[in-house]
This record gives sequence, structure tokens and C-alpha cells, in this order.
Amino acid sequence: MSDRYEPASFEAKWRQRWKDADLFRTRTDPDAPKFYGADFFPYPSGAGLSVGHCRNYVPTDVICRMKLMQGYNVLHPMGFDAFGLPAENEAIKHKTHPAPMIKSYAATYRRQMELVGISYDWSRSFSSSDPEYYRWTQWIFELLFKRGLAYRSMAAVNWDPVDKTVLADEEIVAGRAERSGALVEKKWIPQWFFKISDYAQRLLDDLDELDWPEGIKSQQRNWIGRSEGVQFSMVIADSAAPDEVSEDGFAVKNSRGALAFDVFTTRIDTVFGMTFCVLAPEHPLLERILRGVDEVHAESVRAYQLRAKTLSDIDRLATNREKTGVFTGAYAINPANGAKVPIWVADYVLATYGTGAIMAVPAHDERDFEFAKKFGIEVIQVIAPTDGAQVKLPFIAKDGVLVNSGEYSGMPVFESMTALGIWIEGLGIGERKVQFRLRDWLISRQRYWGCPIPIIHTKDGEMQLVPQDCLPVELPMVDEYEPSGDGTSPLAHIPDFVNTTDLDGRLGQRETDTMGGFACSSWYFLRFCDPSNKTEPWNFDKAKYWMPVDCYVGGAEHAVMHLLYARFWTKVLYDAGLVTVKEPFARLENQGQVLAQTPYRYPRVDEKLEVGEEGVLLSFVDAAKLPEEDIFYRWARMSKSKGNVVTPEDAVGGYGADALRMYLLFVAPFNADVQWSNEGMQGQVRFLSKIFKLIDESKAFYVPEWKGLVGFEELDSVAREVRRKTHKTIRKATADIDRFAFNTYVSSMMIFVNELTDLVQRNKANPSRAFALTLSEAIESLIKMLSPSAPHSADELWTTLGHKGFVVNEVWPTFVSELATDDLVTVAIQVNGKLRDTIEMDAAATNEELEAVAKSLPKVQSHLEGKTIRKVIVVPRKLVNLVAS
RNA sequence: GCCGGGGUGGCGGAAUGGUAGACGCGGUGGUCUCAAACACCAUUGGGGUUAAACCCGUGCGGGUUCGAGUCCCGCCCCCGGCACCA
Repeated sequence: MSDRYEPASFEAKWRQRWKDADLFRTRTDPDAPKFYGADFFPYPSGAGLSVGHCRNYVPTDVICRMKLMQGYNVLHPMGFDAFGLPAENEAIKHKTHPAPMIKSYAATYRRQMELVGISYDWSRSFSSSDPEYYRWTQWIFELLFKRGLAYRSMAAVNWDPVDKTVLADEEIVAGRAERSGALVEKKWIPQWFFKISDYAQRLLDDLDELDWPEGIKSQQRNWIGRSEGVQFSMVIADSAAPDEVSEDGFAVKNSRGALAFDVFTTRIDTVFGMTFCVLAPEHPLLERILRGVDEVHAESVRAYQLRAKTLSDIDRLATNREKTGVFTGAYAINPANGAKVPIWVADYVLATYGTGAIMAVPAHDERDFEFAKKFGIEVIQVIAPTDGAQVKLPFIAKDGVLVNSGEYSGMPVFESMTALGIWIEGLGIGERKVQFRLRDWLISRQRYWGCPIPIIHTKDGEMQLVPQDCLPVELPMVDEYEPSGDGTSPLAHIPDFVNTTDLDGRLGQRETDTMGGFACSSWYFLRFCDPSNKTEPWNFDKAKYWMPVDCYVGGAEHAVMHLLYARFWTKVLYDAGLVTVKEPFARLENQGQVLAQTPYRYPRVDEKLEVGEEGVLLSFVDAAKLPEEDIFYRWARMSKSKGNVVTPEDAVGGYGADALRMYLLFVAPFNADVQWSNEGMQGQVRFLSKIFKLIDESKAFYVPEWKGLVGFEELDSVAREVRRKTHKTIRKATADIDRFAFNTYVSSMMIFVNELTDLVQRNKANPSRAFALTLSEAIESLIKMLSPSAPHSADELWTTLGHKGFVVNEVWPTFVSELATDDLVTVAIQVNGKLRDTIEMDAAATNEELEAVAKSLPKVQSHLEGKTIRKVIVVPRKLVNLVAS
């Protein structure tokens, strides 16, 4: 063996041996505890992996490998999220079919993951586009359908004109499609939804029990958006008794013989301050209202509605946009005081939230205030600070009392909210209600490359589920699958697919929309528990054994999409008695990104930069051609488009797989971004070389049977020191891996190696028996602790100590508290809280001894001169503070 | 605006209320080499000193405490998310 880390000479050899030994096949020892560690289901892009992806996979691998050594049955699977837009778009670009393309991309991913030495059990791998998998995705769809949680309805949905499909709300960011960047248009077409809104409260409540980053939990809470308030009916003044009117979730009621509409408010305490109402331009009652007003008002409302319709979401939702609106000519009655208030139409009220209509209280709401000011509407203050002080309107705060509010005047705000809610309920015109922002999950896509929805439309317009023994509804293999753009799926144009017979043997038509990719990734972690089951999605007992995922690792960008959907499906499956957990992922960790130096040049005079761009992106080749002063470098996320990618092949070829792994672990806290540097990689090469050198120098003293002997040996002070450092490091490294503090785990090994190297240098000329025994324990422990992060090197070093087999099959070292305890400690001596000296003391020294020694120190005495000691604080083994004045 | 996370040497970052800056990168000086690269040794918060002593230092201002990077109050700045959600 070399006394240096020379990866080219052994890393590939070990990877082959692991493979030959089928080392990472999931063990199911009935007496062992389980550990399920998983990475987010990746889409295998044609660009392959960068070292950035390894930042996700390596840490999960480290904790899984440690758990293996600690005797757990470890489930550490990997598969591919192959269905969906990214795959299809890439296939179209390359004029190929997504199925073979994805297969080859996934093979590349696997090869790269293996190159880095990740311990996946590949026998459990699958792709979401495998018929044996999506058969069960369809099976779960049918379960949702039967439970009333999958429905088809007409809706104004987000249409992405670039990707030519509809998208879920979660995929829209500020009016643009997150993926394509296209401005989203509204389209009114029938779509499939999952009724996630039924689970809003549970999705909110159960967050509390999860060991997840606070930021992700808070994002989910915001997205679910629970608010408590009162919903009540407003009667339209002088309106004739209408026929029954009710449409699409809008509460348009026949109430007391007049037209009426519902409003939702979280500030019922301000109801006496209502000076107008606003309906969303899309509000269905407007049609009726306009019949009862004069033509001038009706015309202006219609014109306004038309304008609102053509306005894109991005314009409409632009912040700080001036409020617009028109008066309808109609009035509503404030139920609190009988006042007639004008009804306006304005697009600052959203049709999709609450009832699409509000009571406006300009004195206590910024938006209403702005609107009232612009249109000269009255402002009536009904809340005042408790101390009666004058306040500037709008006054939003809730700490105050009601004024100008009839019999409720003088009542504190919070008390009045309950009182007025009860009063409204007593009147029978409304109720206290909880409103959620979360809307149903739009799941259908007008694209080819997705899981077909297993529905047959019959001649009479009924919908039937494809019988379970006929699943999967297979995606037909066709050459032409590009999106049509007319709002129908490519599948709609394949007669062989569409035309079928229904359950009664009559002609029927298949549903042609496919499911969005997020459906497929909402249950894959269950399939990993039992991936080759031919008769059911998973065996109940196997899922019961492995679930939940104990540690789930991936990027923060899935905070509200995948993670919310997967939680929802898990709860539905729980309700159906198919799984025993209410939550799929007990612990979640988000890795930071890997950034690379990326060259830009300053824009030329005639160039305009995109918003957010700092300069013009350059390739490294182009950057080399330009004069230095024209170029600047920025840290940017590694991506193919930026040309700054370092691949695992680059890193492993240049420095070694173990160096790459150690670097990614050490360079920054797990959840922080990393600035990639070759110097940092070289640092890990140096560290690994130090270990090889240490083992090379120590192996002469190595006693394989140390464990049975060390207890009988009288330990000298050097041997005690070796043991102490060993057990301290075990304690630190184990705890650090468990808490995802991989940087300090590596650091603790560096400290250990430096200390051992020192001890070996000082004692190698004349080593005692005790030293040899404790050193044997030390280097064995070191190799074991190293093995999760640098598995190739660990196995190589293990062999040089004369062992056979793999370190991952060894038992993770445990520490003994007494052995990790110092018998000599450094005590800090302070005068008035300022450090003046430190002393070495026996750890067993009493407080009195410490105090006496502290007082006797010259450096201390010079600071005590002319002062009287008022107080002495002694922290055993740590510190003495003399308080003097 | 609201929610979440942060602010510590030249850089990445360590620090259960108890010696701030572990560990590493980079820098400086040296060894090896014909030379370079690699490697190895020493040193490295700022001021101050021949050296020490000593002084200053964890975004800013207050507070609690024998003692605050850490706890409390009020600000400033950065990152991420949401954003007319009534």
C-alpha cells in the first residue's frame, strides 16, 4: 500500500468488488431496527449529473452507511421521475421518443452515482414511466376517484402557451409558468382536479409533528393559508325577488325575497365601517345586477369586465398597481346598521378566493382605503386605540375598541369578533367560517408523456373507471406525439387509443389527458418498500415496516409542490387503510447548492440586460479571448446553460471519488451553498494522504486482538490520551452525522488524525504495549468512522491492516463516557469576567483548590491590586471568575 | 408589506450562557527541486511590543448576568418564499 491517497490505484477496484458482492442489497434482519433514507426522485436530464447533484446524494449516503454499520436494516433506494414535461420537451428537441431516451439518461445517472460510490440498492430501482409502476399510479387515481377526491370540471385554468398544456397553481410564479417562463393565459376547459382542499386542515395541523426545516413548514402554512372569519349574506337594495340562482361555488342566494351575495371577512369587528362592497369582475351575480340598473352603469361594468378578462394575471397581480373599478349603480344593505352601500366592481377582488365579493371598510383596510380615496367614497372609523388617541387612517391594528358601532361601541376588538359572529349566526344570514387559500390540485395535462388517466367516457356522457384488472391503460408507442396546442392532448388524435368500449360493451372514448408528473412522484417512496409486487402497489406489512421515510433529502424548491402532494396522497392512503402513517417523511433536510465561478462581461452600450442579470454570460472559451478588464466573475449555480458545470467524472478523474465526497461534506454546512474550488478538493487529497501515511506508519504496531487485551493492560498516560481522543472523536462524529453536521464530522476526524500523527511521531521509537493496543483501537475506529464519507479509502486501509471484507459490514464504534473524559483540564481564570490566565488542573480538583490556585497566579494578582474580592464564581473543570472592586 | 433563515478573520466556517475564531482554504517564511508543480515544517483576527504586558474585536444601539457570538428589547442589512387572499 502507498503512504499516499492515490485514488486511481484502488477506487475502481473497490466499486467493482462492492458490485460483485451485491453489498448494498437491502437487508431485512427481523431483529434489527429500520432506517429509510431517501433522496428526492430525480428527473434524469440529458446533461447528466454535476457535482452539485452529489451534494444531495453523498450526505444521505453517509448517514445510510453509518446506520448500516450501526446494525439497522437500511432502505436506501434510487429511481427516476421519468414522466413529464422536461423529458418530453427534451425528446421533441432531439426528435426522438422519450421512452428510450429516458432509459439511456437514467443509465448515465446510475453510472455516475456508482462512480461516486453511492450505496443504492439498485435491485429496487424503477422509473415512473414503467408500465409496472404507472399501473399503480392509475390504481391510486381510481382510489381517489372512488373517494370523491378526483373530479373533472370546467374551470378557468392556467394555460401555458409554450408548453401547450394547463398547469397547477403551484407551478405558476408571478403569472409565469415556472418551467417555460411563458406568460400564463386563462383558458376555460374541463380539467381533472384532486380535491386536496378537503385535507387543508390536516395538512396544516400535521406539520407540527414533522422534523422539517422551519422555512419549508412555514411555506406550506402560507400556501395553505388558513384564515378565520365570518361569511354572511348581503342583500341588494330594491332588487326584485329573483328565481333560484346558484353557480359554481359562488353563494348567490335567494334571501328574504331579494338578490343577495355572500362576503367573507376576517374583520367582522369593522362591519359598521363598511361604506361599499366590491364584486370581482367575474362574479356571476353581476349579470343579474346589471338587469336592474340603468344602461350607462351596465355598459361601464360590461366594459370593465371585458378589460379584466383580457388583462393577464401578471398585469392584474402587479403590486402597487393603481386600483381600478366601476360603480354598478346598485346598492347593498349593511346588515349591521341597515345602511345602503354602493356595490362596485373591481379587479382587486379575486374571483378565486372566498366568495369573490367583499365588504369594504376603508378606515381599516389599506386596499379599501386606497380605493375609497381614489373614487371619493366615504371613510368611517369604527376602531380606535384603547387610549382614545387620534390615529391616521387606515388603522389596521387589532388592539383597540369599537367606536361608531351602535351597541357594540366600546367593546374590545377581539371580544367583538366573537360577539358579532354570534349575532350574524343568530340572524341566520351567515356563519363563522374558516377559509383556505389552498385550491384544488389541477392534475390533467394536454401532453403525451405522462400517466394516462384511467377513465372511459360513455356515449351518455358518464365517466367510468377502467376496471382494475385492465390496468394499466398503456401509453401507446407512437412517432407523432407533439402537443397540438388546441387544448386537447396528442392522445386525442390517436383513434386506436381513444376508441374503446365501456363497461356495458358500448362504444366509448378514453380520457386523453395525462397526469402531471407530480402525481407519479407522490407515492414512489411507497413502491420502494416493495418494488416488484405484481399484484398490489405494495404489500401492507412491508410498507408498515419501512414507512415513514426517516430521512428525506432534497432541494428546497419542492417546498410546496412535491412535498405537499405527497403528504396529501399519504393521508388519503391512510384513510383508506392502505398505509399506517399519516405523514410520509418524518425528517426532511434541504441541501445547499453548489455554485461555480462563472464569467460575465459588462454589457455594451447598445445592449440591454434582462431584469436580474448582472452582465452578459460568457463561455470560458470566450472569456479567455476578451481583455481581463471586460470580464468579471460571479458565483452561479452550476448548470449546462451557464457552461460552468463540473461533472463527477471531472472531479473523480482529477482528485478521486473519496476526495470529492469529503470535500462536499466538509466545505460548508449541509444546507448552505457551496462555492466550488479546486483548492478545496486538493485539501481533501492532502487530508486523505495524511490518513494513508498515518496507517502506513502505525500498522507495524497494530494488534488485531486489541479489544480482548486492552482491558488487562495497565495504561500509561500516553495510552490513556490515545483512548481519550479516540472515544471523544467517536462521540463527536456519531452525533454530528446524526444531526447532519457533516462539516464538523469531517473536521473532528481531521483533528483526530493530526493528534494521532503527533502521538505516533513521539512514541514510535519506543512504543509501549499499552500504546500499541490503544493505537490499534484508534486506527480501527478511524477507518470505521472514515468509511461512510470515504468508503473506497476505508476499504483499502482496512485491507492493509490484514482484514478481509468490507468496512461497511463492520460494527460502528461506540464510545465510553469515562474513557472520553479528560483527567487534566484547562481552566480559564477571569478577573471581572475578563480572561487573565489559564491553568492546567487535575479534572478532579475541588472548587476550593481551583479558587486558591487562581488567586495565587501572578497575572491575576496584578489585576487584583488595590481591590477587594467580592465574589468568586467557580465552574468545575472550566473556569474561575474573581469579582473584585 | 407578511412569513422564514441569516449577519463571526482575506475566504468557507467552529463554538450545551463560561478561554471567540476549531477545522480547512488562501497568504507569508522556510525545506525538498536545476527549476516549477506536488509535498512537508513554521506562522497567520486587528493594534501594540525586540519580546511580553496590554488594548480592541462576533451588523448597530440598549438591557439582563459574575460572565453574552449565544438570552431579552429596538433598529439596519443580506438571502429565500409569498404577495391586492378580504
